[in-house]
Amino acid sequence: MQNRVLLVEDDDELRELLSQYLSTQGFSVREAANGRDGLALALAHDCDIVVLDIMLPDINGLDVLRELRAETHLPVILLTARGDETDRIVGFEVGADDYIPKPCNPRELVARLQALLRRIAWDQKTDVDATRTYGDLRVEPGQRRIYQDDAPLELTATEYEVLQVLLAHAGSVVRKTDLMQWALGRRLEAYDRTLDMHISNLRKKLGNDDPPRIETVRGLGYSYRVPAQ
Amino acid sequence: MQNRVLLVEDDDELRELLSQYLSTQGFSVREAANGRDGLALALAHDCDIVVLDIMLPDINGLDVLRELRAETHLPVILLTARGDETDRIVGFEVGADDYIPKPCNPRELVARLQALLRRIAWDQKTDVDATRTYGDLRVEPGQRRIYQDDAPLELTATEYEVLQVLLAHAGSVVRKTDLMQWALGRRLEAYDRTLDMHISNLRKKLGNDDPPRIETVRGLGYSYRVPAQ
DNA sequence: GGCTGGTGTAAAGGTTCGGTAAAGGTAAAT
DNA sequence: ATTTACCTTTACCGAACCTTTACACCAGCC
Repeated sequence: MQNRVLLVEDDDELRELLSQYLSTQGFSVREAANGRDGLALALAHDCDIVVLDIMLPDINGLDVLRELRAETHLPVILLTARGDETDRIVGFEVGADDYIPKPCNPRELVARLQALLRRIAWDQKTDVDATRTYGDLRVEPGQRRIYQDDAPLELTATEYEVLQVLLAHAGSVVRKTDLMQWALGRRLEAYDRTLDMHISNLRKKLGNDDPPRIETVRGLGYSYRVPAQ
Repeated sequence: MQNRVLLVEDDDELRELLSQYLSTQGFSVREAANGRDGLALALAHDCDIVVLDIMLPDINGLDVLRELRAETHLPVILLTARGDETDRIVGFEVGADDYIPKPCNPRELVARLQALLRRIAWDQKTDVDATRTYGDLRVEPGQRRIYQDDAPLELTATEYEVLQVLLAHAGSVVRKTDLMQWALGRRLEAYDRTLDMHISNLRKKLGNDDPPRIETVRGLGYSYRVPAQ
């Protein structure tokens, strides 16, 4: 089943060129030479994705996009003469999915079209987050919970992050500075004991085993001991 | 609550610069200076979106992406110094969602990040027309009504949307920002308590059980508790 | 031994976040 | 114009929880 592209471009020559190339790449192409026709076709649900030039004879491409977005989330790639970068920021703000400066390489256009269509296909399949298991611990990213022997651990947001990072690197040492950056999202400053406290609380909640699940590597960081299977 | 970006970039100066800018733009940033750490963090589902440099000291960025794609459909934006066109085609083929050549304008990076996250939010907004049942609740999309034990709940339009979205993701956490986008159709701004109010009203109408049907996941969002089977 | 620097942790402190009552605003219905 | 229903904003409060402080401990070193 081939995807249907709506090409809204007033330059006949360029439109022809792109249309032909897209056809050879397995797309079915609809064409419009002005904003009014393009908008009508897009709203008619007659295509899967829109390639929209900004400079059009009648309605500005950005206005076409605005009207389109009032109705639908149809994917749109903007096309424009190279230049103003605020122009492209505006394009994204109005609801464009991508933005290609002219003169555009047809191969790149196809690559971006496919990337966008692929993204939509992935999203609509509702990616189920992979649950990962480490001995008696099970991480459920969807629920943002970690289970120990099927009983959920009552972790705070930060504790979840810390344990999660340690588990992701299970068996190897995670340096304090990295753990801080990855789990807390900030730099480790001198005399900051925050991380130590979270580790302490985590150990308590995990049950203070001996040897401890979270090993201290003095002067370096921490490491989650992989339990023997 | 805010979106978490994983920034994989070996150039300390650039990474710092981007990290700071992204923070001011409301993202929470995780950093990795090499491919190995980046891959581990990405696989640990520790972020919502990845910004990945291609040139890395240990593993090539494209290989990181390949390994990542074997596991997940996490959105990835590639970053590279090379302007080579075939290079960027390969990037898309391997599974990148977007591609920004260096030197990159931070504002454009943010615009593209937001465009991609918005696309995902749109796509994942499950709008099923089928009747769905969750324990004693039954969603009738045709009537835009939800029944509790065959008695219709007296919900307002917005309350219906909110509960419908929570039910569609029953058992897993729906972030406030997504819930806002999916149910209210707009972005969650700072100090906006609208959503909290709708949740509060919904809990009242559902009967203030203990444990509550709509669980609060502090700092993140809400989750409809799956009825025990 | 005494010293030093890193770590464990209880307790106190302070901040952020979420619940909710009530007031305000808006748009449709009467 | 008035009422009604509803969405949103404001304001206050309490709880959750991150961070700091303080002190104890331990390891290694002289």
